[in-house]
Amino acid sequence: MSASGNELALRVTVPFRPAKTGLKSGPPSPAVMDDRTYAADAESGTDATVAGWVNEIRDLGGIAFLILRDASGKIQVKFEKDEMDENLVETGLGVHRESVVRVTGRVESEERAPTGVEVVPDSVEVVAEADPELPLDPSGKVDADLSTRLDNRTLDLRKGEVKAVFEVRAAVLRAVREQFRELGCTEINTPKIVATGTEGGTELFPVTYFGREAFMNQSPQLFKQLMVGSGLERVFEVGPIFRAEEHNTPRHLNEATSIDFESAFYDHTDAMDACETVVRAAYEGVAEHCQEELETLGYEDFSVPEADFPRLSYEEAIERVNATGELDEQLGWGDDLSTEAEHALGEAVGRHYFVTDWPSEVKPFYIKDHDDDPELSTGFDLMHPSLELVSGGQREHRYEHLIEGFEQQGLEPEAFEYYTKMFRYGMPPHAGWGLGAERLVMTMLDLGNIREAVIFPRDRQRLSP
RNA sequence: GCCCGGGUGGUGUAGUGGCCCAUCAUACGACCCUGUCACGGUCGUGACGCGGGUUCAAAUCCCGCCUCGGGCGCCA
Repeated sequence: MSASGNELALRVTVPFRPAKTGLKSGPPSPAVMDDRTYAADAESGTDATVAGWVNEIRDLGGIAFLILRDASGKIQVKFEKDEMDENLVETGLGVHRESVVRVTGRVESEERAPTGVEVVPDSVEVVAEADPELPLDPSGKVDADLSTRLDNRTLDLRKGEVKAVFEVRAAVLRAVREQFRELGCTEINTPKIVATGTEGGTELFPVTYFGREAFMNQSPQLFKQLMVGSGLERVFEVGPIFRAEEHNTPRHLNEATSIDFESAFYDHTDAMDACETVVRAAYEGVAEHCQEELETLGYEDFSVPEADFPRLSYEEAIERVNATGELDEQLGWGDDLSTEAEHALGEAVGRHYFVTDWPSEVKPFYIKDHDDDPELSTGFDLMHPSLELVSGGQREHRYEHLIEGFEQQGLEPEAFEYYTKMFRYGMPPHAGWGLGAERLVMTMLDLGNIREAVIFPRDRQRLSP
């Protein structure tokens, strides 16, 4: 569409799609519904136009109710058959569930109505008819498998308790952003199409970039580190990460959202402080802004985790796991914490906790070792009792040590020259971490499957919708 | 990637060799009902993932494929 004049002409000459049964008082309505009132805002004693989805029709014989649902809630429309226009009744009660309708009428106070008010319609217009056979039931009377729900996510999100998850997710991201701003961070966006991986090339999705080999980024790690040496010093990013691992679990995604933080002149303990602050801020934001959603989700006692998350060294963590006696075999120094070990430890600690001072050999090259013990790294993880949420640490900022680290892990420093080069021009000591947004939401709301925290999840099998 | 368990009307399920031309709920269609709020009532339509095999007989047992979920590994 080129000239705005043409668009305007089109708008006035193309009539609004007429309702199926044609009943409508007055001229065709404009496509833009300026005069619309949300269900929750309908005040008794006023004339209003409400528009939304037909949640349900309850026909009791002489009287019938159409429950209309929009983003704000539900409102009841009353049809008294003997006292109303026959066509009006036929249109209003002949519509299928989940059709989009627009109802204009008088809003009246009525004690017997679910919300205390109901609409007595003057006109009903079917804006978009829904097929009578729905692939799932948005009114929630019958359950649907997660797979069915994800195939029909639009309808799934008409359910209050599903919608609530994503309102909570949005509140988490909002709170996190605000907290980062409090911490003096600048929000950045790093490339998602990259030439090399973060730690190697095995678990990346390859893409073709104008005939060259490229990959979807696995983490903003190296790019955010470069920014601590820039004029920005302290940065954060909320963005997608892509992992080509063929894992098949309720806690992994092939496309996830990473909340990343990195700051110049921070050591790993400063980074853990920031991490705890941000995670708690997310809970606070949800507690503050999502009372209704939490109620919908059945949380009566949602609480912000207490401050001062315990910090267990790797060595202490192993000792505590072994002390639980839950594992068949005792863990030894250098062993990774298995899922079983994480669960045993989570149960023993009973709250969020950090695991610090990991053996250097299990952490990637960019994590700095302790100055007084090269066998120990400054890497840390933040654990929810049931799941790992965060991985972080102080970074190796010394050029020679960094190059050495590459070689020790069998990586070719040349492929990462864009990164290593900048360490020759004044890279301050720095630290940071990455937090899985979906895992945060999942653990916060105790969701059984991480896919429930993503609108359109990407997993081993699922590529659409 | 390895291991385990599933796939039955639109949706969610019962049914482990004959009792099944398949149960129940919900949805859908028809009818009844003037205050429902998971409205109620009567009647009706509608399904065994695909292919092969075993058997007198298969939703049920076996094989292959497709597909879904869970456990593990790895990680956020």
